[in-house]
Amino acid sequence: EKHDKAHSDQNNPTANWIHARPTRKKRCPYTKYQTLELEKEFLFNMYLTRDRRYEVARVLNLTERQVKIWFQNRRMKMKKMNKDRNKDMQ
Amino acid sequence: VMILRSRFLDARRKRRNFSKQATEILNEYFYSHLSNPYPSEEAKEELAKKCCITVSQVSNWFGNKRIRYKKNIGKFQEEANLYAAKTAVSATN
DNA sequence: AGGCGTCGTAAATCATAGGG
DNA sequence: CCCCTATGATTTACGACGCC
Repeated sequence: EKHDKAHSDQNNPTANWIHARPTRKKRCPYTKYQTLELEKEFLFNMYLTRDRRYEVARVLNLTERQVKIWFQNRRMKMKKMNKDRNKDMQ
Repeated sequence: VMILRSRFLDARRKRRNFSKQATEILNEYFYSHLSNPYPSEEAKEELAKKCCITVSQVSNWFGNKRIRYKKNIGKFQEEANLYAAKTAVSATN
């Protein structure tokens, strides 16, 4: 997010807000089974213990990092859903 | 109760395209900030209000616009010129 | 230092709206 | 109707930064 430093070349339309993180893992959609199991685990508790994370990753054939990030994203999703709901209902 | 609950759970996929005026406002902002098309939270709130959409929808719109513009600048050239001309005209008024 | 937290985003993908 | 593409929303994966 802290892209474009001093830059300049402001009149150049081909702007430089183009980050292209060189070595990023391509997004890989999870299977229905993986998502369902992750959701069940999230229902059980929104925050993982280290042991739980290891176990979930092993069973679903994901890395611990993927599971950690999935939970982080899931918490953000929940927060957004709550916000939208409160805003919509008066 | 369940009806109300389900209304919010699946209402999202029932999207509607934004109004012509809303798209106009968003494009005006995008092309007049082309060197850094990242509206602040405050700017997003103002755009949301003017467009009658949520802040999340404004964020989605800019996310989609930035990536799609970047992926094919040529395709948006005509649109870019149109809004550049429009802001130039309003600047002279 | 190191690990996990949130926040904002990129990029890919999904689902459908809408126009020929 | 039936495609087909444009468009809005959602899903993975990080970088930046925070706190303990």
